[in-house]
Amino acid sequence: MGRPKNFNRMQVLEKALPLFWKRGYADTGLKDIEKATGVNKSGLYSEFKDKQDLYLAALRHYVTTRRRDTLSLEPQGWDNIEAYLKMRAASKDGNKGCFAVNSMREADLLPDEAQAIINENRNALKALLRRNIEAERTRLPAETITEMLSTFLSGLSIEINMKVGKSPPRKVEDLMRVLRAL
Amino acid sequence: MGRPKNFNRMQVLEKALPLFWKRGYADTGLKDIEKATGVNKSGLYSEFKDKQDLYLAALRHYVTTRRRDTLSLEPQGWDNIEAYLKMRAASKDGNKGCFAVNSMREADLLPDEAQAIINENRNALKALLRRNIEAERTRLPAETITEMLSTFLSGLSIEINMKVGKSPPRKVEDLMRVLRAL
DNA sequence: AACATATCGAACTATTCGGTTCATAATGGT
DNA sequence: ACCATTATGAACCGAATAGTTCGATATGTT
Repeated sequence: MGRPKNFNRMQVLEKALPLFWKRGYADTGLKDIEKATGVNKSGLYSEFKDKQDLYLAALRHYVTTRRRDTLSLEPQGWDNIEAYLKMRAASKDGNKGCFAVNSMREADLLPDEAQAIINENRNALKALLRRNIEAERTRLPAETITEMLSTFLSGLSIEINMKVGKSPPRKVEDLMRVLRAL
Repeated sequence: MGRPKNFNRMQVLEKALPLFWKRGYADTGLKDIEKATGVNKSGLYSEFKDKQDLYLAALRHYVTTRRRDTLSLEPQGWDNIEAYLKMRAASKDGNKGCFAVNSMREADLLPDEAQAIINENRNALKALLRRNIEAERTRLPAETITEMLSTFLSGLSIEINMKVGKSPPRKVEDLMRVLRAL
């Protein structure tokens, strides 16, 4: 029944993702994607409509595969949040920060669908954070704290791109002191 | 004594800045800069070494011209910070967020000098913020709060690029409630 | 063996890119 | 009038861009 394909969509996305992650949409060329994925341009075009389609697919793949297990652990509370933040602050692989946050920078040269994906993802994260916050005794409304924390996280993700400045883990420690004081 | 030049460096930077601000380094072409500044490519290259040099000059110009008067008003305190944040949250002109924060995204494809500029600027801002925080009675160290606030600001700047989500002014209000509770 | 599918590289188009050079015109002061 | 300085636009370069097509080849199933 014909020759079987030896790459699947997910493998390609998995390898193309770090490129877009590190260099953004505008500065990532098809040549780079070819090299990184090992798939010929012809093959890429057989799977994706064009570069934008590929980027969107990578973004979609990113938001659907990121694990946030730590935020679902019981008991809910600050410790979960701290663990999650520290995990985020330590760029495990070469990828720094959050791909979705990085994408915000290029939001207005990307299709609206990109913004929709980013927001959906952000809201899901906020919901998880909020549950953990609500489990704690706080003087301020969980909504307020969640909103602050979410924006802080965006800041953390973007600042990770810098070489200097206070280290992300230290920033997280500072933030946790703030949170526990609320 | 020869024909006088009818553009000066600062005017050019003033007009090129919004381009880099909105679309970033990689996605801004010399063609765009020509059109925006009204200065011929030849003229640009007589004033700047290359595109990167122009970008650096724009970044330098940005950080040296941004006014932060509100943070220096007496008496120092939360009100100053709130006024400053609200000013930042309301993108007065077409420019959204902070150019320096946007630049972080492209940090590793820019010369190290760019990072140096951004950091210097960031430290200056932190110092101003900190003075206002120290003027208040807080339970947490001013250093801790400053660090948190600074990262929050980065987040705010990057999230402004999004169309949806909670409006920046609302986010600022949430943050101020947090700050005043510290 | 016959057939169906997939892979790959190459070729191709048309455009744009950053960057350089130069000749010409414009505009001032002396 | 002469000269110095600047502005301008066009030509040009080599390289790279996104995107498309096609044919040769490989690899499976039946």
